[in-house]
Amino acid sequence: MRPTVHDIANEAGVSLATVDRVLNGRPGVRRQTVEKVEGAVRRLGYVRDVAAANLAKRRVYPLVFIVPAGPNSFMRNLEREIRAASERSPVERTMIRIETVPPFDPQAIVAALSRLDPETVAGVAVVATDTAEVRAAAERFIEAGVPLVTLVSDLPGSRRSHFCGIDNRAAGRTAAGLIGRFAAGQAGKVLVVAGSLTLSDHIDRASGFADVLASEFPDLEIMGPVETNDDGAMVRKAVAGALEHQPDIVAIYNLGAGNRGLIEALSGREGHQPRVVAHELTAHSHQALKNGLFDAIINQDCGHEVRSAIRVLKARADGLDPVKAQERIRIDVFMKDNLP
Amino acid sequence: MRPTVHDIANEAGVSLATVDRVLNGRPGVRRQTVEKVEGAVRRLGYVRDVAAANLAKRRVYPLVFIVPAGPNSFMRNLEREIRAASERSPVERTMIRIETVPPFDPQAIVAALSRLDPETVAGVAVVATDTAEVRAAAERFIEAGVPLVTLVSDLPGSRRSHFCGIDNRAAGRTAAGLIGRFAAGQAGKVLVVAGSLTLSDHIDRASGFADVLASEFPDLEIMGPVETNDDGAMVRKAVAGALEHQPDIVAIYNLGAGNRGLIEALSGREGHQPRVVAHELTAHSHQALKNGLFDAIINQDCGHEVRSAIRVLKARADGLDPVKAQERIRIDVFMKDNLP
DNA sequence: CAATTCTTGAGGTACGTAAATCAAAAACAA
DNA sequence: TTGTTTTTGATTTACGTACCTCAAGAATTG
Repeated sequence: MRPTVHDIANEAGVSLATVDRVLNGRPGVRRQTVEKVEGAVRRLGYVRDVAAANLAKRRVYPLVFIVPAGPNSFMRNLEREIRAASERSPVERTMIRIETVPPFDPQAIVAALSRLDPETVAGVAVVATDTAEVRAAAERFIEAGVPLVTLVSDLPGSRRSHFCGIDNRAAGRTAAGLIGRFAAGQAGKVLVVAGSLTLSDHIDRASGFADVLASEFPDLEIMGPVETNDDGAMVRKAVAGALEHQPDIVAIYNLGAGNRGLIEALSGREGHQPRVVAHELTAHSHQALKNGLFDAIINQDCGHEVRSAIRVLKARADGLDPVKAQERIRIDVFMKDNLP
Repeated sequence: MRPTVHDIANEAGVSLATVDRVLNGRPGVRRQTVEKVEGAVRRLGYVRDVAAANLAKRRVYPLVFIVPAGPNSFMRNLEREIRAASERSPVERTMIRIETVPPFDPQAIVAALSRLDPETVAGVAVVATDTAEVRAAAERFIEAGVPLVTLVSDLPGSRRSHFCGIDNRAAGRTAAGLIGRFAAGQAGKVLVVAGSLTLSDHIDRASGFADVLASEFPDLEIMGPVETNDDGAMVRKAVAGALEHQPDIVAIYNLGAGNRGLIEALSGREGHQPRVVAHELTAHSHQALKNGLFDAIINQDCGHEVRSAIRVLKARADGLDPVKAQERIRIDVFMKDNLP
């Protein structure tokens, strides 16, 4: 049987009330006594029964998710997953609020964070734009002891509790490994299309991609990355223009959103098509994989990311460490052959 | 606030004791009254607070994992993950027992299952060999209301609660997609090496692979599958022999274990190497990826599988449905570029 | 009708923890 | 020393559920 607070009281030779004071950081206990209790905790290997504690505390976890608005399919899917997760709220004792903010606007994220009172929030998850102001706004929560996780896109310089997303350098490297092997000895250019280089996920993908291409596939040369703000129309224009003027483009890597534009630019064409690797499995990219326009899609399961964020925030709010291995989000590779 | 048993009693106009009798299926309640209570439950959307219930019941979940013994790295890793999970037992109220059985021996699985008393077990996870006897032995638990999940390899015909593993047809199809694209227009043979065709995972991989190769890459012809019982020495012999006598082997797909033998067979060779796709990231396959002997590894994260099995078994033991999307195990594709 | 069985209610205790009160004891200062 | 403050103990209630007992009421049987 695992030890209880009563066992701790016995072992330490103090009363239950004192154990409670120590365990919950309440004042009025001599340093000496604190150490007696902590010793007993260590000796018996006591771990607080979180379920019982939550029951007694009538604990709920008010969580806030900050996600970009706009037509981006991936983000809308993310929002859907957050709503789905919040439907399990009664069971999980969470109370989830979603704040949508204009995309690509660091100020909007800062404003949203500023509106939140760290006192009334148990945890924050934010799809971050990587700027100094955003990092500072995030830091305020961390200072106040409120766990904050980044979702999908990280804040590399900050002390956020956790990053709930894929390893984007590895994703970029994977894309390069695939394109390099698919191109199989051909020489030529690879067009790289990005959303915004203020997003750490896009930066990481681009740099991982460039690394592997340079070191392993020297016959392939990178064009770009072209910045499109994840806007379909801009993607279409950039790709169509490049394909027209550069006949030696053998492959395209779209590491941002706006796959719709990419599909449009490709679908009207005649002759040999470039190999295409893109990100995020949505209705459009699914279709493009199926009809052979895309060769592979690198995907992150945003349902997993959302659930992971919730688990991490809850654990951190209880002062526990999350199970690290469990919270690593995997990079999915989809081809026409293994579509779900 | 979510409703409690007290609210149900009020709403239904009965006493707490009666609500308790209905909710826990105790006898001595008129059908009419049962319906009143069930109506109230539905109207108020009552969900039992599992944490509080477990506290009151002093519930623990005695779980049994049945895994094959032997030198197979993947299985040893699986066992390690089960042990790691059982270290969190005090928090999760689980009590995990591991039964190792001789590999490729359906009788041994049947015997292990027979030794278990459904009365004293809250759930069973088994790495199954797909035979009628094993299915029958599993059925005994399902009949007794004890949840049983299959781990890594499924029992397709059975009524197991859940399969904690990857979609192996999709894995086989992915392998074919990769090999087909890597071979890029070459014609020739693809050697397929399997462990045992009594394992449903191997069957599924082989058939998924064959499907895609036939439909999308007609220039590639399958040799095999060769059955090796996941024995490294046999794999080595089979591969070395094939490579010697069939000069037009352009690729190898090892869908079973025994990568060590495959590496041995490949590493001494001169000249152009075949493209290689194998399964499971272990120390050996990691190394082989790194030095270019393997092109890609399809992996399943057995830590995820174990944790998923535990979640599903616990949920089912409480009469709850697991979160489906959460329990889908993903197919990882590793190349030299995105090794963890 | 009474005797019997079935059904329901009322109330209590327990699980492990949180949080509070009040009194007693100990430590400290003047 | 006395008075004051700090520290500790003892005890209680609560969280939501499970499970138990005992008694009373309702329905059924002969």
